[in-house]
Parts: sequence; structure tokens; C-alpha cells
Amino acid sequence: MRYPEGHKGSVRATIVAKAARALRAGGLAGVSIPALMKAAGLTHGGFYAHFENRDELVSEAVLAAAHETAARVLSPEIGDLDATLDAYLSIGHVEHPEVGCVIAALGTEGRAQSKPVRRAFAEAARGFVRLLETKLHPKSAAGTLSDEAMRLSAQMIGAVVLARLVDDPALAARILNAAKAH
Amino acid sequence: MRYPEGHKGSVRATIVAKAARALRAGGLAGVSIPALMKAAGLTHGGFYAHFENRDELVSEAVLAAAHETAARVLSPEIGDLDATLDAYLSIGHVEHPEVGCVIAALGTEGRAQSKPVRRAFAEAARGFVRLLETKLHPKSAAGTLSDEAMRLSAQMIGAVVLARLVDDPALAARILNAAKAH
DNA sequence: GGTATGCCATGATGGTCGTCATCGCATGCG
DNA sequence: CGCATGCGATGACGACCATCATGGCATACC
Repeated sequence: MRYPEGHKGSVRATIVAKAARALRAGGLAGVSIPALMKAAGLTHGGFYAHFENRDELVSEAVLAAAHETAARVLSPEIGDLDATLDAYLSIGHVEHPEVGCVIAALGTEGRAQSKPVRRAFAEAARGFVRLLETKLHPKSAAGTLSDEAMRLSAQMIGAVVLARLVDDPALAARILNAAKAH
Repeated sequence: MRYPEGHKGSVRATIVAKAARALRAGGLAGVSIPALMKAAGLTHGGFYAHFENRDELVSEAVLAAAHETAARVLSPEIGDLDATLDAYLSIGHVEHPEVGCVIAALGTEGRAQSKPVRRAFAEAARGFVRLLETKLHPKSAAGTLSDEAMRLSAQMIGAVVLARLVDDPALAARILNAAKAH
């Protein structure tokens, strides 16, 4: 069929959005192209009309996931630092990695990926610390990162990773609460 | 050939040890059985004489890696807490995940694995916090975990994950140093 | 020293993956 | 109203995977 203007672009955007979700749920290597396309309501055939290769989609999905979490948890309008900590260090975040922080969901997989994917993770990681910096010190000069922002970023990410691994809801909740101290 | 007593057991141990290294380097899904066996100096054929299936090897490799790091970095004879922090939060650790902490190397992959593998990760995670607890409070009752041990565990793991992702040696070093505060 | 043993190499099988070529078809344009 | 357009479905290809069946062969035992 002849498709309406901009159709292809919007389809591409939904593929990226659904992939961002599916990859966080199943791991970077755990979801195939057929599965990713099915998540977007399509079959595998059209994939290469939208992306050069699988890594291009993975890279964009990582960035999309990072922006999504930034807007939901780290953006200024969420509230002060405590509001961000409460949202990030929550049971809901631990139980739903598919809509949570991409670093806490896929962080350790980034290192072993191709260069474009590694670049996406690098940008996500730097963006995380940068946003936390502006929450800690709203009037700090752009581009400077305080030790406190780096330390607290590590603490938040590590806490969610640990809480997801211990396989014990009560202990997970204790880890999250312990990580709210700063 | 007729092999000397205990030969099979020692071969199995070297397969696990080499797999622990290869999996931390390449990711849980990034190394195939042929590759894992080649790392141990064998071909893929004999694999199922040693393991029920791939997940059994992965589970054992995760535990072996955890014990290895515990002995090298977290054991009492390393020194006090500062010695452990210096070793864990070092450039060498960031640059060599294949011999480093299994949680910092593979932590986010654990959640999406089969039950035996998840159990291995859960034990590794709990063991990490437990060992840090005895370093922080040597005379605390066995089995109790302080908020401080959980918070600092998260901070250490998150710092290494972040440092590996930012793709900037100078920034990585700053993150590591920032995470030495407690 | 002959022989039975059992570990491991060779090789096959079915399935799935990433990638690509082809085609049908519904609709926006003339 | 007919037709050209271009998106996406169908299907094929080679590669690689996990798993398993078979066989060779060097040695520890009798």
C-alpha cells in the first residue's frame, strides 16, 4: 500500500520503543530480531528497511531507554533528590526492569558489545551522573561532576543490581532502604 | 586411554575455572560451549560427560568466580577495609573483568537466566555483602547484615559498573576514587 | 604383556539466528 | 478512477548453536 507521510518514521520509533522494553526484560543477547519485531507487531522481514543491522537498533534502544528513565526519575520536575531516591530505590523498580534504568538492567552487558552499543552505554552512564549532579548541586557549572554525584550514582545503581540478585524480597527492601542514605 | 584416578574430576575443575574467566570476559551468552571447551584445551565433544547441560557449567562458574574474588579481595588476610576498597576500586579491576568480581562483570545478566544460574548469583550477592559486613564489623553476630554493609556493597559494585561503562579512563578513575568514601 | 576401561575427539542433528531477495497489496496521488 | 509507490510479509540462505551417538586409543590393572 501507499503509506501516509511519516508512517515509516513512526513505525521505526515504535520498534525502538518496544525493543527498549524487550531488551531490558530479556537481556541484550536474549531477544532475537524476530522477537523484537513481533514485540512491535511486525514480522522479521521488514527489519532491514529500518535499521542497518541489529546493533543499530540495540544502540538506539539503549539511548531511548536512558532518556525514558531520565524523564521519569531524574528530571527536575520529579522533585528534589529524596523524591528521585524514593523512585529509583523502590521495589517497583526492582521488580520491573523492563521499564527501569537501562544501566541497572543491562549495565554489565555493555562492555562486551560492539562499538556503537558501547557508545550508547557510555552516553547513558555519563548522562546518569550528570543528571544526579544537577539534583545535588543545581547551581554547579555545567559539565562539572562532583565526587558526591559519582558516589551516589554508583550507590543507586549497585543497590538495584544487588536487590535484583539476592532473590529475597525482604533483603531486597533492606538494601534499597540502606542505599537511601547519603 | 585408561586415565589416572581423579583425572576426570581435575579436568572438570579446570573447565569450570577457565569458564569462569571466559564468561566474565565475554558475557554469559557470549561464549559458546565449543569456545568454553577450547579455553580448557579440549573439544566440544566431551562436554556432556562432565555437565548435565550448559547451565550447570554456568552456575558452577559463577560460584567459582565468586569464591575466587572473595579470596583475593574480600578475605580477612587482605587487610582492613581500606585495603579491600583499594583493591576492588582499582583501575586494574576495571580493566580486567575476567579475573574480577562476578557481580560487577555479569550482575545484570543474572536476572534473566535459568533458576540454577539465578541461585548461583543470589549466593554470590549475599556472600559479597556478608564478607563486607565482617570487614566493617568483625564482631557482629553471624548472619546479621548492617545497613552500612549493604550500602557500601552497592556503592562498590555500582562504581565498577559505571567506571567500565563511561569509556573515559580519567572519569573512570574519578568514579573509583569517589566511591572510596564511606 | 595382554586386555578391558573410560575419557575425549569426531561428527551428525535439529533448531534458531542474522541477513537478504522477492513479492503482494493497499492507498495517496494525478 | 486508475496507477504507481513503498512498506512489510513470506521465505530462503549460510552459519552457528546445544545436544547427543559413536568410536579410537592410551594406559592402569590382572
